[in-house]
Formats: sequence, C-alpha cells, structure tokens
Amino acid sequence: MFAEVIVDIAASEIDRIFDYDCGDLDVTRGVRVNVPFGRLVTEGFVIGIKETSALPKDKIKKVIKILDKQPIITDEMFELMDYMTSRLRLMKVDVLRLFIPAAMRGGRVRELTRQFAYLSEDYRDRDPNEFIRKSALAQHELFEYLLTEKPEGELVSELTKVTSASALKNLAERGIVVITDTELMRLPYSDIKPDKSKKVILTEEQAHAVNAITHASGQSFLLHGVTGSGKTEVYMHCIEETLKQSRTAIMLVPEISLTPQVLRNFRSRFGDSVAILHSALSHGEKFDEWRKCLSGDAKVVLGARSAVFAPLENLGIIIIDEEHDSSYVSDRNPRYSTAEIAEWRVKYNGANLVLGSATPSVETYYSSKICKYRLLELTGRVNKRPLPEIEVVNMCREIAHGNNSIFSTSLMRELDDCIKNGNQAMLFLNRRGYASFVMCKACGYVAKCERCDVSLVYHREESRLKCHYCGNMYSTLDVCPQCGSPFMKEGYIGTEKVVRILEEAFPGVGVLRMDNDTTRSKGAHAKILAEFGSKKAQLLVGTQMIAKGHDFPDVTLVGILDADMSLHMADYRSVERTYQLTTQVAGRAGRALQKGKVVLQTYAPQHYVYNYVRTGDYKGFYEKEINLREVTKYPPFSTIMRVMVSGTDDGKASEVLKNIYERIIKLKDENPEKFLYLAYMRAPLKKIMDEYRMKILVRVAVNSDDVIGSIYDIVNDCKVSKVTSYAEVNPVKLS
DNA sequence: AGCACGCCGACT
DNA sequence: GTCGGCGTGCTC
Repeated sequence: MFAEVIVDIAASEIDRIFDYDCGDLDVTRGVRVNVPFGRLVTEGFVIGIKETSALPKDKIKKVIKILDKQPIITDEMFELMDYMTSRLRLMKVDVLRLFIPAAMRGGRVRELTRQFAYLSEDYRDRDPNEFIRKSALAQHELFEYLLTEKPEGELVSELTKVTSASALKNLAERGIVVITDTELMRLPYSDIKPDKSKKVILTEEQAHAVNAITHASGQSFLLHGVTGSGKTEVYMHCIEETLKQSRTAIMLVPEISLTPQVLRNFRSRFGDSVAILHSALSHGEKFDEWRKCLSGDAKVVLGARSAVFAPLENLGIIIIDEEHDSSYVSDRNPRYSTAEIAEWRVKYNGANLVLGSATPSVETYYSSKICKYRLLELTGRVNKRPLPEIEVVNMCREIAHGNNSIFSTSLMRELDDCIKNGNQAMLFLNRRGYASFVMCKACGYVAKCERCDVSLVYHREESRLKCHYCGNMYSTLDVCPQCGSPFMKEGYIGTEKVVRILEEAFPGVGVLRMDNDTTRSKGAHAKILAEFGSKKAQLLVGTQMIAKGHDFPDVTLVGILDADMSLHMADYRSVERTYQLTTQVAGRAGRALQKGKVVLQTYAPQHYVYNYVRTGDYKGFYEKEINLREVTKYPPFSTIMRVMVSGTDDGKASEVLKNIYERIIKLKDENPEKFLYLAYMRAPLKKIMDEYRMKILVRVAVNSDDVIGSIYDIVNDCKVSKVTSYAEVNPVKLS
C-alpha cells in the first residue's frame, strides 16, 4: 500500500502529493506520519491511500512512523480543503494546518497521562488482615480508603497526599493495588459549575427568532438586534434546540469578546459538552478541547475565528456573533473569510447559519435584502431599557470658543456630574500612546521609524518613541536632531495622555487605561475589566477594545473623544466602520437601571453618519450607504481584489508588480465588461519593516469568479524569491 | 522550507 | 592558494 502525503513544509513548489510506501504499518487516510524527505525527516498529512504508485520503485521511500491513533482530519475537512485550495488558491498544507491546533505539529503537545490506582478485583472483597500485617497501619488505612471512599480508584498524586507513598508502593508491588497510566483531559475554566436554574423567559421577538431558526434546515439568517436586545439568549436557545436534535453547534465570537463572563455563561448553560477554543488557553488545554470535538465528547464549540474549523460531526448550526467584526477575516497567510467557510460547512451538513449583529455590515444586510439571508429583527431592548441619549458636540466650535483641549466643555461637565454621583464613565479614543508624533517647531522635522515609513509615537510611561508597525523603540528627543532646536511639539493626543489629563482634572479619582500597551501580558485584559467592574476606578480610557460587549451597570457616561478617526480613511468602508464603532461604544452607556448619556465629539458634526448614530437609525444609514455603493460600484455591487507586493529591494518588487499588472491588463482586454477599475500604486504605508510596499487594486463586476481565479493564478505565476506577493478579495483594510 | 552543489571575491 | 558568499535545483 502507498500513502499519499502532503509534507508539513510551507512552500508552493512542494505543496503536492508525495507517495510513500506504507510497509507493514497500518496507515489510514487522515493521520499524520513521519516520513523521510530529501535529507531530512518531516511530518506529513496522509490525504489518501492507494494500492499502486506510478512512480519507479527506487524513488519511493517508506513511512517511518504513524503519529495519530485515529484520523485527525475528517472527510468533511478534506472536502473543505479541496474547496479552499481551489477557490482561494491556498496551499494544501496551509489549509491542513488550520484544521489542527498549532501545537500539535512537531509533537509539541501530547495527551496528559497520570498514574491512577485502584484495588485489584482479586483483593477487593477479602479481609485485608489476611494479607496486610497488623502493624502496617498506613497500608490498612489506604486499603480502607480505596475500598470505601474511592471504589473507582484515584490518582496516585492525590493518594500520596492522604497516605505515605511507600504504603502505596508496597501494595502495588504485591498486586493488591493496580496502578495504570490513564489519559487525562485538561479542563480549562473547570471552576465554573453548570447552573441550569436560571430560566429566561423570551420576549415575543426573541421567541419568534428562535422559532424561525430552529424550524429551518439549510437556511441562513441575519439576526439584527439593537444593543441590549438579547441576541445571546436567542443563540443559547437555538443551540439548546440543536442539541436536542442530537446535532452539534459552533458559536463564534470576536476574539476580544471571549471574556470570562461569556465563558461562564456557556459553561453554566451547557456544562461539559462545551469545548472552548481560545488563544488564551495553554497549548495542552487547547489540544484537549479540540480532541473533545473530534471524539464527539463536545457538542458545542465556543471560539474565535479559527473555531469555524472545529472538527465536530453532524453540525446543526453555526452562529457568528458580531458578524461585522473585522477579526472574522483572516489578515495573513491563509486568507479566508469566516462567513464563507461557515457557509460551506453549513451547506455540507444541511445545517443553519446565523449571523448576528446590532450593526450588520452593509454587505450582509444587502444579502438579507436580496433574500440570500432571512432577516430576523429584535427591535426592543430587554426590560425596556431606553437607549442612551447621544449628544453630538462640534469640536470646531469648541476651538472657536478658545477651548483647544481634547475635552469639550459639555463632556467635562458630564464627567464632573458622573463622578460626583458615584457613577462610572468610559472614554473612547482609538489612538494609543501619548502623542501620535513629535515635530520640531523650528524646522518641521518629524521623528520617523528607520524601518517603516511612519512617524513615531511618543509613549510617556516608557519614555520612548515607538513605531506602531514594527515595534522598534527609540529614545526621546530633547532637541531636534536636524536643527538642534529644543522646541519640540507633540502631535495628536493618545490614550496615555488622556489618562494624565483626567488625573490632573479629577485628582483622587481612579483612572484605568485599556489599550494594546496595557493588555500585552496574559490576563491583563480581564484584570482591567475586573478592576473597573468592582468600581476600583471610576474612569476607563481605552481604544476600540473597550467597545465590545462588557456590561458595567454603573457606567452612565460614554465619551467618544474623536469620532472622526475612522471616518477619513481612504477606504470605502470608513463611514460604515464609523457607524459601527461609535454605535457600539455608545451602547456601553446605561446598561442597567440608570439612563445613559453619550457625548460624541467630532470635527464634522454635519456628516450624515452622526445623525444616524444619534437616532440609532441603522436602516436609514443602510439606505444611504447602499445607494452610495451602488452608484460608485463598490461592494456588494462589485468585488475588490487587491494584489500586494513587497520586498526589501524596491526595484525587484516594482518589477514583479509591473509583471502582474501587465498580465492583468491583458486579462482586462479579454474581459472588458468585467473590469470596473484597475490601477497600481504605492501602498499608503510605503515601507514597513524595511520592505517597500505597493499594490494593484482591481474592482470586478459581481459574478466574475473566473476573473478572480485568473488573478490569483497570475500572482502565483509571478512569484519570485525575496519578493512577497499575494492577492486577496475584499481586504479589511486598504493600508 | 532546507539542504547541497557550484562558481567568483578577500583572507590566515 | 582556500574559506565562504548566496544563486539554482531537488525533495516521493
């Protein structure tokens, strides 16, 4: 027998089947094996078994070792691999790597085995005095303990806590106690106990949504519910119903939303049948949770993006919460869109797909309009809590009135009230650090990164200048390195400076900061939230990571310091993103009994997006936006394709770009009606990590899959060493 | 990706 | 004279 193997080496030239002789090993499809490859030994995935090989005998080497007792890639996943490789032109090995926990490769993680002791059958019912000397008190005690307290046996490590190890050793040597190696599951969050007592009564809208979903099969839904309308409860009920039909469920949430709160909810609802796939788990834990899916012990998976590949059999439902979140589109190596994979798996299994959001992406909402998805709406908030009042403040007027601080007088007044009343406030600014750049007042010099084409950000606490793209640090400047002037000016304010200003304005009031810098270490994120939740601090300043679904009942005020940040990006989605981000942040105010207030500061108060944000009018926003997209022929009325080319050698990279561009031009000449736009340019970030970056932007008409495929092929064809190039469809960011 | 084979510059 | 630079070619 011969095994068809994909070796675990990521290079397009060797991403093909290599035949190996199975010898006397019982190799099956779906297991991993060790094989000799060239001069080295590598791991490989067995994707097929066959009787004969077309290759000459002397070329074929033997499989060295089988690494898995059971297949770890299921038939469904093999078919998904075929889909992904052909449609997205991905390498097989890259796709296969997505399907298993990273730490499994190279044997970096194994089953946890522990020694387990139990009374031998032969001795269990006998009088211990027959075979244990009277004086051996410890042995008697141990026998008694195992007989009465632990008839099923106990871990050796636990036993040695109650008795002496030598007594156990003695009994084991004589065969009275049997010690075996058993496999143990690492159980993350095992402290959380199931609690089924909480019975929630659904609102009429919720019940209707649950009913529609659970009575469907093979359908896709968009669940559009305003913040606080109880989408989670709908998900939970749908999952419960799916389990009752003895099918399985996957629920995806943005990575950042996998808070202990959410995990607790799930565990208490579904107990041990939940597997959690989360980057914060240890390698061992992740491996075990994943194995629980494969073995069928887990029926529900809760996880971030990559959990869409969880190896559950008989899927009944996939739920994607916060559907609009950009983290659902993978931004590196194997680039895939979670919703697309979910759609494929749902189709394969005859299952249902539910996309949920308070602020659906324009493309998804459009899909519901053209009946690709069925729209379900939750318009009322649970407990009839009112939406917070949103005040839009014109920051230009503030400046005209002599206030050039980052806080408007209105926000300052609200903050003051909020603090005096013992409430809490959240302040949102999507810019970390202290000052976004440092400029010389005399000559205009701006400190830039040596390796990237970006200005450096001043971080006061670390007293450093930081590059936010490569992480390089530089010492601060006392004088201008260009002209020697000591007068340096600080640019846009970041979160760090906001904290400092607040501490000065409200002495004695606790201020917390949550951004990329303060949440770098493991668990820091949860710690800050817990501190804020316990009211150790009244103010929380943060970047967009504070926007996601945490409920703090005492937050009555939300300040959006610079709402325009995402508005002026050169990106067709900038308005949409601004709507989503500001609506989400605003939704943090007034989650409980007290009415919330939101102060939204902008330099463009007349922009239509703020009107829709203020009134919470998603549909109005959508109508406006979809009309714009239609006349400008942006998605969903076209598909954007971006080809990125980068390399340390500017000339070499440019040449690759030119080659690709010329071939796309040719393609365009053959299919003129399918091309709406084609251009090449340097990327807005011209250089990152010493690599020059340039891109080709293409907009093709809908239903141009053939053209998209050809562009993928062109890019693959033009691959050259030392120049990285790739193509992607509807990229999340265009920088 | 690795690793080897193979042809041209500065060094004990 | 050689040590070593990385260009190109191969891996069942």
